[in-house]
Amino acid sequence: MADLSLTPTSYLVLGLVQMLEPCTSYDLKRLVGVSIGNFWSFPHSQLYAEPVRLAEHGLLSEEQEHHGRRRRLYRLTPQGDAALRHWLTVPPDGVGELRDLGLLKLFFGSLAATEDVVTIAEAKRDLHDGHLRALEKLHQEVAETATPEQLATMELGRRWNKVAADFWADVATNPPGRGTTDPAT
Amino acid sequence: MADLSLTPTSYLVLGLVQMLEPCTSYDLKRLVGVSIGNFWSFPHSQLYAEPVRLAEHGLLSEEQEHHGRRRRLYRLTPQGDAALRHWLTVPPDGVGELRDLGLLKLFFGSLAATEDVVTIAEAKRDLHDGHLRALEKLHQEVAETATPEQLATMELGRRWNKVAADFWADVATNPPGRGTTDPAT
DNA sequence: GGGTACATGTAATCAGTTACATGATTTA
DNA sequence: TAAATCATGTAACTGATTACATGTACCC
Repeated sequence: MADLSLTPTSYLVLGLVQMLEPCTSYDLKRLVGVSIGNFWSFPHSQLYAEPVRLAEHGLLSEEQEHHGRRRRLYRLTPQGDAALRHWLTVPPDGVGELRDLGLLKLFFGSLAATEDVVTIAEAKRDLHDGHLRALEKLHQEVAETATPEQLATMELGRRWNKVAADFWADVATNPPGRGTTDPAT
Repeated sequence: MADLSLTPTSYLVLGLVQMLEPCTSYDLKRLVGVSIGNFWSFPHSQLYAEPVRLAEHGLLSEEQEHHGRRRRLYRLTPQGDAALRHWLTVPPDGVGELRDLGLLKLFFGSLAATEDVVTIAEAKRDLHDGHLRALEKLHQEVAETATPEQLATMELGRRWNKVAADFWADVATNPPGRGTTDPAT
């Protein structure tokens, strides 16, 4: 166990390799696209760079073609497997942040015109709605092949996008602080 | 308008300065702590570094003490104000990602022992519960002083933490794929 | 008057992104 | 065989984090 600091990305790669091994970076990319990418995305270049790092530290084994595309084939080493399994036993110590640009804009919304706030809210509502549908479609497609844990993560994604879509719909029809909350009084 | 690429952090700083001006980096830090920090956090060093960058490009004005702590006092320039207001009119083009470590671990949960999944779920449930309470307390404290838009962002934070807490509670009592879903059949 | 907590900043490092570049395969 | 698309990689840059370092005020 070398003293290499593993980032979340590292474990993500270790986990994906475990699911697919032996596999290439492109295999990882495809799997990310239909699974983790829905709640944790990053450019493909990292899926090429990170395995190299992990292999240098003995957590993955690397086998490179000598001809043609010279692509690299990865497998978990026993050390990599151990690191992954150990990581899975440690409870996380914080809650993930929303880091949502729309939310940031809403926070400063008192500076903006009402129509701009409404436009933003409508855009966000539609985006979350779209994601919601995409997730539901995906859920059906992989219901047979995915693990129950993977289906569970999709379920949280579903609930979150539902909550967000509803929230932004609220904001769009009833912008905060614009005095249209109760026309009666 | 110089051709400087502004990151979300840049706008965040511009917005905060707008709320507090004139202000020091430490003022920003305190405000972040009780507001945006709840859904978009970063180390204090950025709140010292970013205003310097913005001042170099003419979006903030900087006034440094010559004695004592030599601290810097920032204000929005007309350009900074314009940049902020323009940004607020552009709808965001994506949904923020969850990027939650717990969710990542759950995704790979089929590799872990049931008890580890349960431990993680319980930890997450408690963390989100704690956040939920903290947000509710904060909401009461600032209900009079915050803008309606700011209160709205807290409301989304509330709903999200509620959904997440419920989800993880589900997982804890009923780990996916462990066959305890319906004891009857 | 020494310790502890608050306040302010900078230097060094690095993960992650952007951009570039080219190889292979299909299709028209 | 040209064009488009899929696949594979690397180089360069930089925002963000980590770590360090010190100044000021308050408290016992």
